[in-house]
Amino acid sequence: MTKPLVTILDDEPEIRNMLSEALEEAGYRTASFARATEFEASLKTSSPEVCLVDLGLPDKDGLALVHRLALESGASIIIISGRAQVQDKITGLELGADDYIIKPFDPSEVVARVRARMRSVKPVGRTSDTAIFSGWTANFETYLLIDDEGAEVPFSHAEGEVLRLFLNNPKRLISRVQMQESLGGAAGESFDRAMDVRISRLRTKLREDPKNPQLIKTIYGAGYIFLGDVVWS
Amino acid sequence: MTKPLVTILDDEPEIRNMLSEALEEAGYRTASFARATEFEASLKTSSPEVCLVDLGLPDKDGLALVHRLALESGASIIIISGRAQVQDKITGLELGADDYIIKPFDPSEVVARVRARMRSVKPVGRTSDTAIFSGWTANFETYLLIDDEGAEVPFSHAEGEVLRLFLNNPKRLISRVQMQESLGGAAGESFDRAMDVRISRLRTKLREDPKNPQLIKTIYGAGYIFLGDVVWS
DNA sequence: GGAGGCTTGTTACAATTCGTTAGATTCCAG
DNA sequence: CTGGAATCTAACGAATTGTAACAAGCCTCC
Repeated sequence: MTKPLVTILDDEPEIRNMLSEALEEAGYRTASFARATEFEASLKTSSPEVCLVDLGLPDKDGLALVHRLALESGASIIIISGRAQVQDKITGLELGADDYIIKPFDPSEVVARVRARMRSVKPVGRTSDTAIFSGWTANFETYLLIDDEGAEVPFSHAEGEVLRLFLNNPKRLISRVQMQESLGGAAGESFDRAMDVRISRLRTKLREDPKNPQLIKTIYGAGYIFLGDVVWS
Repeated sequence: MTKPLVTILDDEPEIRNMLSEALEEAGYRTASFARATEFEASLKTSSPEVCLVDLGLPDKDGLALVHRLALESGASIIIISGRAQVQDKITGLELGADDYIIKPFDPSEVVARVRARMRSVKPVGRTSDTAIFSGWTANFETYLLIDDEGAEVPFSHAEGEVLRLFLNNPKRLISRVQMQESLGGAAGESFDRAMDVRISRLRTKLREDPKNPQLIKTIYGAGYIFLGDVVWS
């Protein structure tokens, strides 16, 4: 089995070294980047399980990067930051980070937290733009679904969020709670029917038979499960 | 929709109050416990999304509890502890906790970290997906029963639970109590007729002759037994 | 500005699931 | 056989989910 990959994004060389050393010691593959642009380029070709991201980057807003990563990739995100204010932590976590570690840190704690993320991590997850599944090709750049005969069906941003969540977590039960939290929204509000409607609309576009959906199954009282073999490319 | 449930296990009343208040404000349901035994009892009847566990408990070893929780429940576990040593954190995370927060803490950070846990999709126990028995193929991914002529009969989640229990324990007596326990319901209530109904519905789908069931036999006064040679694949 | 189109949340009601109830049926001891 | 307990299942209803229809917000193009 190939070792799981952890990417490190930090502009300080010592920190990159310290982290990659500790993580490789612990049995992970690592890839380090000093700049956000290089890091983002790497996501086109590799899909890390966990990303360690320093917020104080020279060339880009770290929080925006975190947000995009959280929505589009299946990777777990751990923020590493010198800012220890509660509000900073909350903002980071709210934007989709899975954990927030304050500098200075002990490398072994980072390893332990990375390992904790690995346990619940989504196995696939790419930041790439197209996914192929069950006779469909979804393109998240053009927001088009293309069937096996080449017919194009456009989908909206909201539908895309749901679709991407499914495509990043195929054949897994996704509870409504997780879905709402992942797609940004407070818990337990009357908002909840919006979720159903999004799914209903997505089902229509995927030409699901309402009585007998093949791709998006409802598990009464539990959530949804996306069947279909997904290949990102 | 039912709000997601967060349980709080801490022996200090002020902390319980502070946390439950903040979490309910954020739209979650909470249940608080001062003792591990009460907490464990509650798990029989409810399944929280996230558990906040204080390690310094009077009546039980917190770390052992965390470990058991991590293995046996599907909940995410966040340790709350006064011990700030790196080694303590590592031990806690290694035993299966998903996060580790040090006292004193800001309630809103706890809320943010709870929300982060809600988002992550926990992998389910990867039991296999299809079983073949007595002319039927049960597919737990698609929730379909397929007979030897290829005809499809969908089954529901509740029916699937019963069916899976039978298929995992063929040719073995399963008492009513065992069945309820493993299907999560509280035992011994007058509610137990639900079990019968589930089985009745399952029998209908398996086209059992009510007078003379071949697959699901009732043992009067004892329970049920599933006959049939099961092959999982 | 405003008309028209698109997106998306909200509402209302329909459909489905599944526990509960209640009577019918079956089982077995006496 | 008979009575009482255990089990079966039709039918009802509460909770959950599906979706059509409406409305609000935001574009773009005149």
